[in-house]
Amino acid sequence: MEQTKDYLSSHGIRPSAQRMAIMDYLLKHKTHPTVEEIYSALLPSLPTLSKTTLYNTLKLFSDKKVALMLNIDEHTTRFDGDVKPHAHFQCQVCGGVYDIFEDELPELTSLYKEQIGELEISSVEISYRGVCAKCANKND
Amino acid sequence: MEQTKDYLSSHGIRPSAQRMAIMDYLLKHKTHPTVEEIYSALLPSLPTLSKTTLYNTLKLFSDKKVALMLNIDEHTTRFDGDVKPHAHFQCQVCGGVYDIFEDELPELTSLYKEQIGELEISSVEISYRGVCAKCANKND
DNA sequence: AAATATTTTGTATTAATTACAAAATTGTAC
DNA sequence: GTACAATTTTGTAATTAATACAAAATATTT
Repeated sequence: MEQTKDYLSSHGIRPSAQRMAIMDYLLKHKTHPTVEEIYSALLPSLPTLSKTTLYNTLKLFSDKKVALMLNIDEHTTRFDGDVKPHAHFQCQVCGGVYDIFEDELPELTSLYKEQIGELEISSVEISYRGVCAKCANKND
Repeated sequence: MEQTKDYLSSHGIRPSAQRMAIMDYLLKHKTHPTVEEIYSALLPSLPTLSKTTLYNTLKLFSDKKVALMLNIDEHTTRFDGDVKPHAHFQCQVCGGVYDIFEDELPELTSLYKEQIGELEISSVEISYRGVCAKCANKND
């Protein structure tokens, strides 16, 4: 938790109790949670937490590059405390979102260019969709 | 318009007047339009068109692979009648969405794999975000 | 033409997100 | 340490994209 404080500070984010709890949650739960999921999980320990704070904080984290906003789920935004370059996969049956790292996808890094033609690139989101192994094996 | 009819039929979509008009619009406007934009554009020629029909039809087109649902815009879903493999870029200043084709991105094709590990891939969406040349030059 | 299936439509609802201003907290100046 | 200022948090209300649903319209089959 102390390291979370430093992590936020070093990225220009003043470490309030709420912000530390939210960052901590993202760092410990790499499940690409929704706002609802984060809110429910934190409510027991932060009973006054408001959704507005959560939305504001996640936006701040995204701006300051300590979290990724994922648009892979068509119903809602998901968040990821892991900001290293990687791709995501969502199972269209169970809805689960999984990481795909470079060792499975060697071409990935080269896609994180700073410029393409005349366009200045600030971020890249790579989203795969399909059916996960667990769900595929259910119809056997 | 006759070719649009055949295009839909050959993809297992019964070509109603509404469906042809919507498909036609997507094929002629490669601007990655929102539901609102398609609706406003078609209303003069299809005055009874309902939003529900539009949503249903675009979902059908996506399922039948004659259109792409794009999640690049955090506010709303956008649609693309061009189903050839390509990536997209959204300018965070003006909101415009642009195509990025393979000649600018040689590694792209290899990302369209059918399988990664145990995951069956059915689609890939690659979204770049940043600032377009036009918007970047405004602050000069 | 009657019966059936499909498509379209309009209304009502849901649910994610944002706007906004008051309250609380934190930091700074004296 | 108290007063003042800035920041953060909170709750409520509003917005808006998207969906549910059943009736109406259209197309297809018998």
